[in-house]
Amino acid sequence: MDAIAQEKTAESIATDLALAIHEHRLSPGAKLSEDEVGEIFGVSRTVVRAALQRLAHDRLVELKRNRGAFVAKPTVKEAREVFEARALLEPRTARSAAERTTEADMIRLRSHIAEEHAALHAGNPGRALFLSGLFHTEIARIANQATVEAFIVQLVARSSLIIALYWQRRNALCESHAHHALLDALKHHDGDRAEELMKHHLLDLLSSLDLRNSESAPRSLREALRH
Amino acid sequence: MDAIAQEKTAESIATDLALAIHEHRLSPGAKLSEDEVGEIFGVSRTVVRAALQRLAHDRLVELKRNRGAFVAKPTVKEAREVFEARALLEPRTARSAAERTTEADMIRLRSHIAEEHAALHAGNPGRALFLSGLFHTEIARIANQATVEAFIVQLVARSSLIIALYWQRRNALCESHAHHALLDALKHHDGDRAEELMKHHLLDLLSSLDLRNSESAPRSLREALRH
DNA sequence: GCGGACAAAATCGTATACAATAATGGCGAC
DNA sequence: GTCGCCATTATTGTATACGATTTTGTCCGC
Repeated sequence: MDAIAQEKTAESIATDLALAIHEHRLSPGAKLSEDEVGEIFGVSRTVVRAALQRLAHDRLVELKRNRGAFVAKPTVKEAREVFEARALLEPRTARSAAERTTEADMIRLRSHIAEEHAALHAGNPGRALFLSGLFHTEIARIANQATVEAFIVQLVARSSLIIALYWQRRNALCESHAHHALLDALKHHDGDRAEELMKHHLLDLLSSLDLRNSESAPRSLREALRH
Repeated sequence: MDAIAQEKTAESIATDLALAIHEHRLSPGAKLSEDEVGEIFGVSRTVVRAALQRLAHDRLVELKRNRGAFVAKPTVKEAREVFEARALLEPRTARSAAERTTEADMIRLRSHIAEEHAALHAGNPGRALFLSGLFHTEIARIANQATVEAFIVQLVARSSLIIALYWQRRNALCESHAHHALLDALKHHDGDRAEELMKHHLLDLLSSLDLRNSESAPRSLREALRH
Protein backbone atom coordinates (compact mmCIF):
# COMPACT_ATOMS: atom_id res chain seq x y z
CA MET A 1 0.00 0.00 0.00
CA ASP A 2 3.04 2.20 0.28
CA ALA A 3 4.74 3.95 -2.56
CA ILE A 4 5.64 1.56 -5.34
CA ALA A 5 9.40 1.26 -5.10
CA GLN A 6 11.36 1.33 -8.32
CA GLU A 7 14.15 -0.83 -6.87
CA LYS A 8 13.98 -4.30 -8.30
CA THR A 9 16.60 -6.56 -6.83
CA ALA A 10 15.74 -9.58 -4.70
CA GLU A 11 18.09 -8.21 -2.06
CA SER A 12 16.18 -4.96 -1.69
CA ILE A 13 12.83 -6.72 -1.56
CA ALA A 14 14.10 -9.04 1.14
CA THR A 15 15.40 -6.05 3.06
CA ASP A 16 12.10 -4.23 2.75
CA LEU A 17 10.13 -7.24 3.91
CA ALA A 18 12.55 -7.83 6.77
CA LEU A 19 12.18 -4.22 7.82
CA ALA A 20 8.39 -4.53 7.76
CA ILE A 21 8.63 -7.64 9.91
CA HIS A 22 11.11 -5.97 12.21
CA GLU A 23 8.84 -2.97 12.72
CA HIS A 24 5.85 -5.22 13.32
CA ARG A 25 4.06 -3.96 10.23
CA LEU A 26 3.85 -7.60 9.20
CA SER A 27 2.58 -9.88 11.94
CA PRO A 28 3.64 -13.47 12.59
CA GLY A 29 1.57 -15.82 10.49
CA ALA A 30 0.81 -13.29 7.76
CA LYS A 31 0.76 -14.79 4.30
CA LEU A 32 3.16 -13.44 1.70
CA SER A 33 1.64 -14.31 -1.67
CA GLU A 34 4.16 -14.36 -4.48
CA ASP A 35 1.81 -12.66 -6.94
CA GLU A 36 0.86 -9.99 -4.44
CA VAL A 37 4.41 -9.17 -3.37
CA GLY A 38 5.53 -9.22 -6.98
CA GLU A 39 2.85 -6.76 -8.01
CA ILE A 40 3.68 -4.44 -5.10
CA PHE A 41 7.35 -4.26 -6.03
CA GLY A 42 6.75 -4.40 -9.75
CA VAL A 43 8.77 -7.53 -10.36
CA SER A 44 8.14 -11.08 -11.45
CA ARG A 45 7.52 -13.98 -9.14
CA THR A 46 11.03 -15.25 -9.88
CA VAL A 47 12.75 -12.50 -7.95
CA VAL A 48 10.09 -12.57 -5.23
CA ARG A 49 10.79 -16.24 -4.69
CA ALA A 50 14.50 -15.51 -4.33
CA ALA A 51 13.72 -12.89 -1.70
CA LEU A 52 11.38 -15.21 0.18
CA GLN A 53 13.91 -18.03 0.12
CA ARG A 54 16.47 -15.70 1.60
CA LEU A 55 14.10 -14.70 4.39
CA ALA A 56 13.22 -18.34 4.94
CA HIS A 57 16.88 -19.13 5.47
CA ASP A 58 16.99 -16.41 8.12
CA ARG A 59 13.93 -18.04 9.72
CA LEU A 60 11.92 -14.87 9.32
CA VAL A 61 9.41 -16.55 7.02
CA GLU A 62 8.32 -20.16 6.80
CA LEU A 63 8.00 -21.80 3.40
CA LYS A 64 5.30 -24.46 3.22
CA ARG A 65 5.38 -26.58 0.12
CA ASN A 66 2.53 -25.84 -2.25
CA ARG A 67 1.09 -23.58 0.43
CA GLY A 68 3.16 -20.43 0.23
CA ALA A 69 5.29 -18.21 2.44
CA PHE A 70 4.18 -17.03 5.87
CA VAL A 71 5.81 -14.75 8.40
CA ALA A 72 7.34 -17.11 10.93
CA LYS A 73 5.74 -17.78 14.32
CA PRO A 74 8.58 -18.84 16.62
CA THR A 75 7.58 -21.36 19.26
CA VAL A 76 8.42 -20.94 22.92
CA LYS A 77 11.26 -23.42 22.51
CA GLU A 78 12.68 -21.45 19.60
CA ALA A 79 12.34 -18.27 21.61
CA ARG A 80 14.40 -19.71 24.44
CA GLU A 81 16.97 -21.04 21.96
CA VAL A 82 17.35 -17.66 20.29
CA PHE A 83 18.08 -15.95 23.58
CA GLU A 84 20.37 -18.78 24.58
CA ALA A 85 22.35 -18.22 21.39
CA ARG A 86 22.42 -14.48 21.99
CA ALA A 87 23.69 -15.11 25.52
CA LEU A 88 26.56 -17.11 24.04
CA LEU A 89 27.51 -14.57 21.40
CA GLU A 90 26.69 -11.04 22.48
CA PRO A 91 28.33 -10.56 25.90
CA ARG A 92 31.80 -11.50 24.71
CA THR A 93 31.22 -9.61 21.49
CA ALA A 94 30.39 -6.54 23.56
CA ARG A 95 33.68 -7.04 25.39
CA SER A 96 35.58 -7.14 22.11
CA ALA A 97 33.71 -4.08 20.92
CA ALA A 98 34.59 -2.14 24.07
CA GLU A 99 38.26 -2.72 23.40
CA ARG A 100 37.97 -1.32 19.89
CA THR A 101 35.36 1.43 20.11
CA THR A 102 36.40 4.64 18.34
CA GLU A 103 34.97 8.14 18.61
CA ALA A 104 33.20 7.65 15.28
CA ASP A 105 31.56 4.53 16.69
CA MET A 106 30.38 6.48 19.73
CA ILE A 107 28.81 9.17 17.54
CA ARG A 108 26.99 6.55 15.51
CA LEU A 109 25.70 4.74 18.60
CA ARG A 110 24.54 7.98 20.22
CA SER A 111 22.66 8.89 17.05
CA HIS A 112 20.96 5.49 17.09
CA ILE A 113 19.85 5.97 20.66
CA ALA A 114 18.61 9.46 19.89
CA GLU A 115 16.63 8.17 16.93
CA GLU A 116 15.21 5.43 19.12
CA HIS A 117 14.04 7.97 21.68
CA ALA A 118 12.56 10.16 18.97
CA ALA A 119 10.65 7.28 17.42
CA LEU A 120 9.34 6.25 20.81
CA HIS A 121 8.07 9.74 21.63
CA ALA A 122 6.65 10.10 18.14
CA GLY A 123 4.39 7.14 18.86
CA ASN A 124 6.23 4.71 16.59
CA PRO A 125 7.14 1.84 18.92
CA GLY A 126 7.79 -0.49 15.97
CA ARG A 127 10.56 1.69 14.64
CA ALA A 128 11.92 2.20 18.14
CA LEU A 129 12.14 -1.54 18.55
CA PHE A 130 13.93 -1.86 15.23
CA LEU A 131 16.46 0.78 16.20
CA SER A 132 16.90 -0.94 19.55
CA GLY A 133 17.88 -4.07 17.67
CA LEU A 134 20.17 -2.08 15.43
CA PHE A 135 22.09 -1.06 18.54
CA HIS A 136 23.00 -4.68 19.14
CA THR A 137 24.11 -5.30 15.58
CA GLU A 138 26.16 -2.11 15.65
CA ILE A 139 28.10 -3.43 18.64
CA ALA A 140 28.84 -6.61 16.71
CA ARG A 141 30.06 -4.48 13.81
CA ILE A 142 32.36 -2.51 16.09
CA ALA A 143 33.85 -5.78 17.33
CA ASN A 144 34.96 -6.33 13.74
CA GLN A 145 33.66 -9.88 13.64
CA ALA A 146 31.62 -10.11 10.46
CA THR A 147 30.78 -13.77 10.95
CA VAL A 148 29.45 -13.32 14.46
CA GLU A 149 27.75 -10.12 13.34
CA ALA A 150 25.80 -11.97 10.68
CA PHE A 151 24.57 -14.41 13.32
CA ILE A 152 23.57 -11.61 15.66
CA VAL A 153 21.73 -9.79 12.88
CA GLN A 154 19.74 -12.95 12.33
CA LEU A 155 19.08 -13.48 16.03
CA VAL A 156 17.99 -9.88 16.55
CA ALA A 157 15.56 -10.16 13.65
CA ARG A 158 14.09 -13.33 15.08
CA SER A 159 13.93 -11.66 18.48
CA SER A 160 11.67 -9.07 16.93
CA LEU A 161 9.22 -11.80 15.98
CA ILE A 162 9.50 -13.30 19.43
CA ILE A 163 8.77 -9.94 21.03
CA ALA A 164 5.78 -9.52 18.76
CA LEU A 165 4.41 -12.81 20.02
CA TYR A 166 5.43 -12.96 23.67
CA TRP A 167 5.85 -9.36 24.82
CA GLN A 168 4.01 -8.78 28.08
CA ARG A 169 4.91 -5.39 29.57
CA ARG A 170 6.06 -2.14 28.06
CA ASN A 171 9.28 -1.51 29.89
CA ALA A 172 11.05 0.06 26.97
CA LEU A 173 12.48 2.64 29.32
CA CYS A 174 14.48 -0.03 31.07
CA GLU A 175 15.94 -1.05 27.75
CA SER A 176 17.07 2.45 26.97
CA HIS A 177 18.77 2.58 30.32
CA ALA A 178 20.67 -0.60 29.58
CA HIS A 179 21.78 0.76 26.24
CA HIS A 180 22.98 3.97 27.86
CA ALA A 181 24.97 2.01 30.41
CA LEU A 182 26.51 -0.07 27.64
CA LEU A 183 27.39 3.07 25.76
CA ASP A 184 29.25 4.33 28.80
CA ALA A 185 31.17 1.09 29.20
CA LEU A 186 32.17 1.21 25.54
CA LYS A 187 33.24 4.81 25.92
CA HIS A 188 35.64 3.89 28.71
CA HIS A 189 36.82 0.73 26.92
CA ASP A 190 35.67 -1.28 29.93
CA GLY A 191 35.38 -4.75 28.44
CA ASP A 192 34.51 -6.46 31.72
CA ARG A 193 31.63 -4.10 32.37
CA ALA A 194 30.38 -4.21 28.79
CA GLU A 195 30.27 -8.00 28.87
CA GLU A 196 28.46 -8.04 32.19
CA LEU A 197 25.98 -5.36 31.14
CA MET A 198 25.15 -7.13 27.91
CA LYS A 199 24.69 -10.42 29.74
CA HIS A 200 22.20 -8.92 32.16
CA HIS A 201 20.51 -6.86 29.47
CA LEU A 202 19.72 -10.05 27.56
CA LEU A 203 18.47 -11.74 30.73
CA ASP A 204 16.22 -8.76 31.43
CA LEU A 205 14.90 -8.91 27.87
CA LEU A 206 14.20 -12.62 28.22
CA SER A 207 12.48 -12.17 31.57
CA SER A 208 10.20 -9.52 30.09
CA LEU A 209 8.67 -12.17 27.84
CA ASP A 210 5.79 -14.43 28.75
CA LEU A 211 7.07 -17.86 27.82
CA ARG A 212 4.87 -19.92 30.12
CA ASN A 213 2.81 -23.02 29.41
CA SER A 214 2.36 -22.44 25.71
CA GLU A 215 4.30 -25.59 24.96
CA SER A 216 1.32 -27.84 24.42
CA ALA A 217 -1.39 -25.40 23.34
CA PRO A 218 -0.93 -23.65 20.00
CA ARG A 219 -1.30 -19.89 20.02
CA SER A 220 -4.37 -19.91 17.81
CA LEU A 221 -6.73 -22.84 17.73
CA ARG A 222 -7.03 -22.43 13.99
CA GLU A 223 -3.41 -23.61 13.83
CA ALA A 224 -4.41 -26.82 15.59
CA LEU A 225 -6.95 -27.78 12.94
CA ARG A 226 -4.88 -26.72 9.97
CA HIS A 227 -2.18 -29.25 10.59
CA MET B 1 30.34 -37.80 -13.39
CA ASP B 2 28.65 -39.83 -10.71
CA ALA B 3 25.40 -41.65 -11.05
CA ILE B 4 22.61 -39.37 -12.18
CA ALA B 5 20.45 -38.96 -9.11
CA GLN B 6 16.71 -39.13 -9.54
CA GLU B 7 16.06 -36.83 -6.59
CA LYS B 8 15.00 -33.45 -7.82
CA THR B 9 14.52 -31.04 -4.96
CA ALA B 10 16.67 -27.95 -4.49
CA GLU B 11 17.31 -29.12 -0.95
CA SER B 12 18.85 -32.41 -2.01
CA ILE B 13 21.00 -30.74 -4.65
CA ALA B 14 22.27 -28.23 -2.10
CA THR B 15 23.02 -31.09 0.28
CA ASP B 16 24.89 -33.03 -2.39
CA LEU B 17 26.95 -30.01 -3.38
CA ALA B 18 27.66 -29.19 0.26
CA LEU B 19 28.81 -32.77 0.83
CA ALA B 20 31.11 -32.58 -2.18
CA ILE B 21 32.56 -29.34 -0.83
CA HIS B 22 32.85 -30.81 2.63
CA GLU B 23 34.75 -33.84 1.36
CA HIS B 24 37.04 -31.66 -0.74
CA ARG B 25 35.77 -33.14 -3.98
CA LEU B 26 35.02 -29.56 -4.99
CA SER B 27 37.91 -27.19 -4.39
CA PRO B 28 37.63 -23.55 -3.36
CA GLY B 29 37.24 -21.37 -6.42
CA ALA B 30 35.65 -24.08 -8.56
CA LYS B 31 32.96 -22.77 -10.85
CA LEU B 32 29.46 -24.16 -10.51
CA SER B 33 27.75 -23.52 -13.85
CA GLU B 34 24.00 -23.52 -13.62
CA ASP B 35 23.56 -25.40 -16.90
CA GLU B 36 26.16 -27.99 -15.95
CA VAL B 37 24.79 -28.64 -12.48
CA GLY B 38 21.28 -28.73 -13.86
CA GLU B 39 22.22 -31.32 -16.44
CA ILE B 40 24.01 -33.47 -13.87
CA PHE B 41 21.00 -33.59 -11.57
CA GLY B 42 18.46 -33.66 -14.37
CA VAL B 43 16.65 -30.49 -13.33
CA SER B 44 16.14 -27.02 -14.68
CA ARG B 45 18.27 -24.02 -13.91
CA THR B 46 15.47 -22.69 -11.73
CA VAL B 47 15.94 -25.28 -9.03
CA VAL B 48 19.72 -25.17 -9.38
CA ARG B 49 19.61 -21.44 -8.71
CA ALA B 50 17.62 -22.05 -5.55
CA ALA B 51 20.20 -24.56 -4.37
CA LEU B 52 23.08 -22.22 -5.16
CA GLN B 53 21.40 -19.33 -3.38
CA ARG B 54 21.02 -21.49 -0.34
CA LEU B 55 24.68 -22.42 -0.38
CA ALA B 56 25.59 -18.78 -0.94
CA HIS B 57 23.68 -17.86 2.17
CA ASP B 58 25.75 -20.41 4.09
CA ARG B 59 28.88 -18.79 2.58
CA LEU B 60 29.88 -22.06 0.95
CA VAL B 61 29.62 -20.57 -2.52
CA GLU B 62 30.06 -17.03 -3.71
CA LEU B 63 27.60 -15.57 -6.20
CA LYS B 64 29.08 -13.02 -8.57
CA ARG B 65 26.57 -11.09 -10.59
CA ASN B 66 26.57 -12.05 -14.25
CA ARG B 67 29.59 -14.22 -13.55
CA GLY B 68 28.21 -17.28 -11.87
CA ALA B 69 28.61 -19.30 -8.70
CA PHE B 70 31.98 -20.34 -7.35
CA VAL B 71 32.99 -22.42 -4.36
CA ALA B 72 33.96 -19.87 -1.73
CA LYS B 73 37.58 -19.08 -0.90
CA PRO B 74 37.58 -17.80 2.67
CA THR B 75 40.21 -15.17 3.39
CA VAL B 76 42.54 -15.35 6.36
CA LYS B 77 40.38 -12.83 8.18
CA GLU B 78 37.26 -14.90 7.58
CA ALA B 79 39.13 -17.98 8.75
CA ARG B 80 40.00 -16.31 12.03
CA GLU B 81 36.43 -15.06 12.41
CA VAL B 82 34.97 -18.51 11.86
CA PHE B 83 37.13 -20.01 14.58
CA GLU B 84 36.43 -17.06 16.82
CA ALA B 85 32.70 -17.74 16.42
CA ARG B 86 33.23 -21.44 17.05
CA ALA B 87 35.16 -20.58 20.21
CA LEU B 88 32.16 -18.59 21.41
CA LEU B 89 29.58 -21.26 20.63
CA GLU B 90 31.02 -24.74 20.87
CA PRO B 91 32.68 -25.00 24.31
CA ARG B 92 29.56 -24.02 26.20
CA THR B 93 27.46 -26.10 23.85
CA ALA B 94 29.67 -29.07 24.66
CA ARG B 95 29.03 -28.37 28.34
CA SER B 96 25.28 -28.42 27.77
CA ALA B 97 25.60 -31.59 25.74
CA ALA B 98 27.56 -33.33 28.48
CA GLU B 99 24.73 -32.70 30.91
CA ARG B 100 22.20 -34.30 28.57
CA THR B 101 24.08 -37.10 26.83
CA THR B 102 22.15 -40.37 26.72
CA GLU B 103 23.32 -43.88 25.95
CA ALA B 104 21.81 -43.61 22.46
CA ASP B 105 23.85 -40.47 21.89
CA MET B 106 27.01 -42.27 22.97
CA ILE B 107 26.35 -45.11 20.54
CA ARG B 108 25.85 -42.67 17.71
CA LEU B 109 29.01 -40.75 18.53
CA ARG B 110 31.08 -43.90 18.80
CA SER B 111 29.82 -45.04 15.43
CA HIS B 112 30.81 -41.72 13.91
CA ILE B 113 34.31 -42.01 15.32
CA ALA B 114 34.58 -45.57 14.07
CA GLU B 115 33.46 -44.50 10.61
CA GLU B 116 35.99 -41.70 10.71
CA HIS B 117 38.78 -44.13 11.53
CA ALA B 118 37.64 -46.51 8.81
CA ALA B 119 37.55 -43.75 6.21
CA LEU B 120 41.00 -42.58 7.23
CA HIS B 121 42.51 -46.05 6.95
CA ALA B 122 40.67 -46.64 3.69
CA GLY B 123 42.57 -43.72 2.22
CA ASN B 124 39.60 -41.38 2.11
CA PRO B 125 40.76 -38.35 4.10
CA GLY B 126 38.01 -36.16 2.66
CA ARG B 127 35.29 -38.33 4.11
CA ALA B 128 37.18 -38.61 7.39
CA LEU B 129 37.27 -34.84 7.60
CA PHE B 130 33.55 -34.66 6.91
CA LEU B 131 32.81 -37.17 9.64
CA SER B 132 35.10 -35.26 11.96
CA GLY B 133 32.95 -32.20 11.38
CA LEU B 134 29.82 -34.25 11.88
CA PHE B 135 31.07 -35.06 15.37
CA HIS B 136 30.89 -31.38 16.26
CA THR B 137 27.39 -30.91 14.86
CA GLU B 138 26.25 -34.04 16.69
CA ILE B 139 27.34 -32.52 19.98
CA ALA B 140 25.29 -29.44 19.18
CA ARG B 141 22.33 -31.67 18.44
CA ILE B 142 22.71 -33.45 21.76
CA ALA B 143 22.68 -30.07 23.52
CA ASN B 144 19.14 -29.70 22.12
CA GLN B 145 19.80 -26.20 20.86
CA ALA B 146 18.58 -26.19 17.26
CA THR B 147 19.39 -22.54 16.70
CA VAL B 148 22.98 -22.83 17.90
CA GLU B 149 23.25 -26.13 16.06
CA ALA B 150 22.36 -24.47 12.77
CA PHE B 151 25.11 -21.94 13.31
CA ILE B 152 27.64 -24.63 14.16
CA VAL B 153 26.67 -26.64 11.10
CA GLN B 154 27.39 -23.58 9.02
CA LEU B 155 30.68 -22.88 10.79
CA VAL B 156 31.87 -26.46 10.47
CA ALA B 157 31.11 -26.41 6.77
CA ARG B 158 33.07 -23.21 6.31
CA SER B 159 35.87 -24.70 8.40
CA SER B 160 36.12 -27.45 5.83
CA LEU B 161 36.84 -24.83 3.17
CA ILE B 162 39.34 -23.14 5.47
CA ILE B 163 41.12 -26.42 6.08
CA ALA B 164 41.24 -27.07 2.36
CA LEU B 165 43.00 -23.75 1.89
CA TYR B 166 45.21 -23.38 4.94
CA TRP B 167 45.94 -26.89 6.17
CA GLN B 168 49.64 -27.32 6.81
CA ARG B 169 50.34 -30.59 8.60
CA ARG B 170 48.58 -33.91 8.72
CA ASN B 171 47.99 -34.34 12.41
CA ALA B 172 44.63 -36.04 12.05
CA LEU B 173 45.68 -38.42 14.79
CA CYS B 174 45.67 -35.57 17.28
CA GLU B 175 42.11 -34.75 16.29
CA SER B 176 40.90 -38.25 16.86
CA HIS B 177 42.48 -38.14 20.29
CA ALA B 178 40.59 -34.94 21.13
CA HIS B 179 37.32 -36.47 20.00
CA HIS B 180 37.93 -39.54 22.11
CA ALA B 181 38.61 -37.39 25.16
CA LEU B 182 35.44 -35.42 24.52
CA LEU B 183 33.51 -38.64 24.20
CA ASP B 184 34.75 -39.68 27.61
CA ALA B 185 33.77 -36.38 29.19
CA LEU B 186 30.31 -36.66 27.71
CA LYS B 187 30.03 -40.21 28.95
CA HIS B 188 30.68 -39.07 32.52
CA HIS B 189 28.47 -35.98 32.14
CA ASP B 190 31.47 -33.85 33.03
CA GLY B 191 30.41 -30.45 31.71
CA ASP B 192 33.47 -28.61 32.96
CA ARG B 193 35.84 -31.00 31.26
CA ALA B 194 33.81 -31.11 28.03
CA GLU B 195 33.86 -27.34 27.81
CA GLU B 196 37.59 -27.16 28.46
CA LEU B 197 38.37 -29.96 26.02
CA MET B 198 36.33 -28.38 23.26
CA LYS B 199 37.96 -25.03 23.86
CA HIS B 200 41.45 -26.45 23.52
CA HIS B 201 40.46 -28.70 20.64
CA LEU B 202 39.39 -25.65 18.66
CA LEU B 203 42.60 -23.82 19.57
CA ASP B 204 44.62 -26.81 18.41
CA LEU B 205 42.67 -26.89 15.17
CA LEU B 206 43.29 -23.20 14.63
CA SER B 207 46.99 -23.51 15.40
CA SER B 208 47.33 -26.31 12.87
CA LEU B 209 46.45 -23.84 10.11
CA ASP B 210 48.90 -21.60 8.32
CA LEU B 211 47.27 -18.21 8.54
CA ARG B 212 50.38 -16.09 8.11
CA ASN B 213 51.08 -13.14 5.86
CA SER B 214 48.49 -13.97 3.25
CA GLU B 215 46.62 -10.82 4.11
CA SER B 216 48.06 -8.74 1.30
CA ALA B 217 48.94 -11.35 -1.31
CA PRO B 218 46.05 -13.22 -2.91
CA ARG B 219 46.32 -16.97 -3.00
CA SER B 220 46.44 -17.21 -6.77
CA LEU B 221 47.79 -14.36 -8.83
CA ARG B 222 45.03 -14.93 -11.35
CA GLU B 223 42.66 -13.70 -8.63
CA ALA B 224 44.56 -10.43 -8.43
CA LEU B 225 44.05 -9.63 -12.11
CA ARG B 226 40.45 -10.78 -12.28
CA HIS B 227 39.23 -8.22 -9.84
C1' DG C 1 55.23 -9.41 -33.53
C1' DC C 2 52.33 -7.03 -30.29
C1' DG C 3 48.36 -4.37 -28.63
C1' DG C 4 43.75 -2.88 -28.87
C1' DA C 5 39.16 -2.97 -30.50
C1' DC C 6 35.36 -5.34 -32.25
C1' DA C 7 32.46 -9.31 -32.87
C1' DA C 8 30.84 -13.79 -31.50
C1' DA C 9 29.80 -17.00 -27.93
C1' DA C 10 28.56 -18.30 -23.56
C1' DT C 11 26.40 -17.50 -19.20
C1' DC C 12 23.56 -15.31 -16.07
C1' DG C 13 19.02 -12.36 -14.90
C1' DT C 14 14.28 -11.99 -15.51
C1' DA C 15 9.76 -12.86 -17.23
C1' DT C 16 6.29 -15.83 -18.70
C1' DA C 17 3.86 -20.25 -19.62
C1' DC C 18 2.42 -24.59 -18.22
C1' DA C 19 1.86 -28.41 -14.77
C1' DA C 20 0.98 -30.04 -10.14
C1' DT C 21 -0.90 -29.56 -5.78
C1' DA C 22 -3.84 -27.93 -2.19
C1' DA C 23 -8.01 -25.06 -0.84
C1' DT C 24 -12.87 -24.01 -1.71
C1' DG C 25 -17.59 -24.44 -2.95
C1' DG C 26 -21.44 -27.06 -4.50
C1' DC C 27 -23.89 -31.16 -5.19
C1' DG C 28 -25.89 -35.44 -4.01
C1' DA C 29 -26.85 -39.24 -0.79
C1' DC C 30 -28.30 -40.76 3.47
C1' DG D 1 -30.39 -31.30 7.69
C1' DT D 2 -25.84 -32.97 7.68
C1' DC D 3 -21.93 -35.46 6.03
C1' DG D 4 -18.98 -36.78 2.41
C1' DC D 5 -17.40 -36.66 -2.29
C1' DC D 6 -16.22 -34.29 -6.50
C1' DA D 7 -15.40 -30.32 -9.54
C1' DT D 8 -13.63 -25.76 -9.70
C1' DT D 9 -10.40 -22.28 -8.47
C1' DA D 10 -6.36 -20.34 -6.86
C1' DT D 11 -1.55 -20.64 -5.78
C1' DT D 12 2.77 -22.64 -5.93
C1' DG D 13 6.59 -25.63 -8.51
C1' DT D 14 9.11 -26.14 -12.58
C1' DA D 15 10.61 -25.47 -17.19
C1' DT D 16 11.66 -22.67 -20.97
C1' DA D 17 12.37 -18.41 -23.70
C1' DC D 18 14.31 -14.04 -24.24
C1' DG D 19 17.33 -10.13 -22.99
C1' DA D 20 21.58 -8.29 -20.67
C1' DT D 21 26.20 -8.67 -19.41
C1' DT D 22 30.56 -10.64 -19.51
C1' DT D 23 34.08 -13.25 -21.58
C1' DT D 24 36.82 -14.77 -25.30
C1' DG D 25 38.60 -15.23 -29.80
C1' DT D 26 39.93 -12.93 -33.94
C1' DC D 27 41.31 -9.41 -36.92
C1' DC D 28 43.30 -5.16 -38.14
C1' DG D 29 46.61 -1.51 -37.37
C1' DC D 30 50.96 -0.16 -35.88
